[in-house]
Amino acid sequence: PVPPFPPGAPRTRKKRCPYSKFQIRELEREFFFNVYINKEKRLQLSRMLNLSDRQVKIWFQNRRMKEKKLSRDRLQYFSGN
Amino acid sequence: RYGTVDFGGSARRKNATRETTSTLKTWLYEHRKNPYPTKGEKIMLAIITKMTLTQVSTWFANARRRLKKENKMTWSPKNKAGEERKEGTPREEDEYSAEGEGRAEQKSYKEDKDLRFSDLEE
DNA sequence: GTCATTTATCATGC
DNA sequence: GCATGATAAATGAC
Repeated sequence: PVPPFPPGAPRTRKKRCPYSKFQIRELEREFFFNVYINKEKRLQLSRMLNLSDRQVKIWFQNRRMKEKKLSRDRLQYFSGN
Repeated sequence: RYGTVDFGGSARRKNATRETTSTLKTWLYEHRKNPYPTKGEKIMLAIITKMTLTQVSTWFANARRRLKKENKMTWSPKNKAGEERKEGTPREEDEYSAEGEGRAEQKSYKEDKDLRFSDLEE
């Protein structure tokens, strides 16, 4: 996560910055086609949205977890399980 | 307009009842040395408090962050079960300080007053 | 890869 | 007006 030169290895955790509507829309669009994104499209998408490859990769991971949670919530919405 | 983060289904959030917070706070206090409930423990707490597993996890995450932020609670980072700390950690007499044998008077959270099953939203 | 977790925001209740 | 629950980025274990 430390971009260029880590002098002493002060790995500063990247500050969380919410993505813009445009970025979200493009990411969601690609997510609709593939829940899993290729490396090519990932690079391509990251350049288009001014995000790092890692950010796009992590976004898809979190997005899949979100989808799973939505499914669970919908299931337990009725039966008391 | 600011696109609300994501209101697709969550919608209105409801505050937990005093019983719920009391139960969770008690568990958190009794396990202040390792305030990370296992999945099984979370399920148990979820059943007791009539919450979902996600809600219990969220509650603990928020509680830990909040207490840590206010220096109200300290625990060993990454303390798996079975690890006993014996090093001379500086005695910080915080309200929730996790001293090993420090027998603090158990301040029972007795906020039992209302007992209503208003968990079913809608 | 999943998944629990942390961190900062967001949104709502009161 | 803050306290509090829920969500969105980001990390790390495995």
